[in-house]
This record gives sequence, structure tokens and C-alpha cells, in this order.
Amino acid sequence: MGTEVISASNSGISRALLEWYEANHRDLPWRRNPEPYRVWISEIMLQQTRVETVIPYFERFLDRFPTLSDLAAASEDEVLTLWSGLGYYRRARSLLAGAKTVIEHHDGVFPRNYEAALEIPGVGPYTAAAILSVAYGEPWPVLDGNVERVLTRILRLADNPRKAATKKYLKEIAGGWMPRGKASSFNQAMMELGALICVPVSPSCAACPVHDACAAAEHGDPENFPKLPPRRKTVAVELEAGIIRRGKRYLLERNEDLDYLEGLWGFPLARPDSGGIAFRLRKKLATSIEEGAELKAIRHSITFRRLTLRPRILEAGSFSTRGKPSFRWGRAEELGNVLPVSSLCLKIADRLS
DNA sequence: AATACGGGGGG
DNA sequence: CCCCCAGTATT
Repeated sequence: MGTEVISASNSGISRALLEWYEANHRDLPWRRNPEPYRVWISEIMLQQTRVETVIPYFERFLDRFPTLSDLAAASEDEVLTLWSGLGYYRRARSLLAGAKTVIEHHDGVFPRNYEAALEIPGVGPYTAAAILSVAYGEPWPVLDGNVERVLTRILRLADNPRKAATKKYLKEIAGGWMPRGKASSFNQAMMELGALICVPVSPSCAACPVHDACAAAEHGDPENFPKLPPRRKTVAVELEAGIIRRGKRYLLERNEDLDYLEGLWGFPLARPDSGGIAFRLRKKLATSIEEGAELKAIRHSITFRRLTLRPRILEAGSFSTRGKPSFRWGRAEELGNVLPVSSLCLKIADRLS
């Protein structure tokens, strides 16, 4: 196989890859019964997110919303609550909107047509190809980060895979290698190889089924591929959280003015450079606020921001949350179970117990 | 074409 | 601790 020419039709690579996949693929919940609805949920959750992280979320989600109709009838808050901690919360909102779209425009069945799939909120080129190939066997090649890595290494291609032209080229290669009738296992095999063997750092080339056809492995520099543009540099952000307790309940606020975690509940936050959380709540709640103990700082990353959050215990005078829809009281156990929250909020709550 | 949206895992 | 990863929607 080492002397074979890599081309738009390389059956050696496909055969070795599929054989490896059959013997080594992981037993994942959505692979057991790959019906469109389940594959759809899994693919949305798997965007930017690891398999191990997704599994428990997927199980809970399917438990609560066994069918597309169940999901389409849900409230956004309930969907977000099940998404709490998973991140990229727009995915949850799009998924709900997408479920309604499929009910309304496709008789409740995820479309089998690529262009129609792309019209569904939250479904882009990758997800459309993934769902159509895995659930319906339609021959659309997927190109996700794993496949980009596998292909640029095999080809030793230094082009930036973020560029549209590179994506187009890589998709053509993948499509050319896809054996007839094997769209589902071929696509999943490419991604599985990227996830288990052809990993970003220290890939297991010795265990790779397509090692002999891989230019980067032969050259000894797989880690140099893909060649990605530099990422945005991180920005440090300081935040204070106010902890106000009444019995078993804490004062919570719905994020509105933050550029992130919008619509999620959490402990009230403020930038220290704008007067701090005590000052802010004094004005918002029109009551007296005394500063108490400061808890150990929490580090949390949100895209390019590196947050340092200092929780501070506060003692408030009397006030009411009536007429203030962005405030409410809630027990710690309700966070992520009844109320949609982020991981940041759960980290703070952990500090309180 | 560029930018922003979360979060967790590995070294 | 820092560095790694990466689909979609928006602009």
C-alpha cells in the first residue's frame, strides 16, 4: 500500500480504514440506534464538544425528550436547563427552533435533502452531511476538525483548512474515497480515526490503519498539520459575584448585560472597576448591602476571556424581587435542574456547600 | 472573510 | 498554569 498513489479514488485507504473502524469503534449511545432525531441531537451536542462530555447530556436529553414532538413542545428554559454546563447555549436555542421547523415544514421528519437540512436552524455544512450520511446513508462527506486533521496529514497539506477553498478541496478528496453504500461508516471512521489515533498532539501513528499511505507519518512531522492560523489572544476579566442568602435560597439574576451566558441564571455579577457587586445591587435592589467574607477566587474561561471571579458574601437589607423579572430566589439544587445555568454558576455553587 | 460563542482535558 | 481544540450564525 505504501507505493499506492493518493488520488480521488483510493480504495486501499478506505478498506483499511473501514476494517479498522469495524474492529475499534467506540460503543456510543447514538450509534446503537442511529435514527435521524437521535443523530441530530448527538451531532448538535458534539459540535465543539468531546464525546465523553456529551454522553450524559445526550442520555438525559433523550430521556426527557424521547421524540422530536416532545422537544418541539418544550420551553426554551427547559431545553437550556438540560444544556446547563454543556456550553455554546445558542446550540440549544437553535435546536429547539430547528425542531419546530421540522415539525412545521417537514412533517416531523428530518429532511433527507442536503439543501433542506441546511435551512434548519443550527444545522450547517458539517451537521447536514453528518446527519444525512449516518441516519440515511446519503453519500455526503463530512469535514469536521478530525477529518481535516486526518486528511491534511495524509496529504501533508499545508493549506489553511479554515479557508473555504481548502475545505472544498478536502471535501472532494473525502468524497472520492467514500466507498459506495458506506457513507455512514466511512464518515464515522474518518472522525473516529481523528479522535482515537490521529490526535492533535502525539498521534499514535504506529497503530494507524492508514499509516503506510500517510505522507506526514512518512515524513515524521504529523504534528505540523493541519497548519492553523494563530488564535485570538486571551483577555483577563475580573468579576465579583454577590452571594445573598435567605434560608436555603440564594438571590439569582438572569444574565442580560454580559456579552456571554445571556439568558442564563446565576449569582449576580459585576465588574470591580465599575464599583463592584455590592454597589451594583444597592442600586438595583434599592436596599442596604453590607460586604462580608470573600471566597476563594474561581477561574473560568469563556472563549477568549479568562475570568477571575471573586465570590463575596453579602448581607442585604429588606427588598422584594417582585416587579424585577431578572431577579429571583433559588435553592442550590435547582441550579441546572430547574433553572438554566452555566458551568461558572455551578462552580460558584460548589464553593457554597 | 473575520469574529464570537463554553468548556474541559492534557502536559 | 498554559495550551489545545472547532461548527454555526452574524456581520
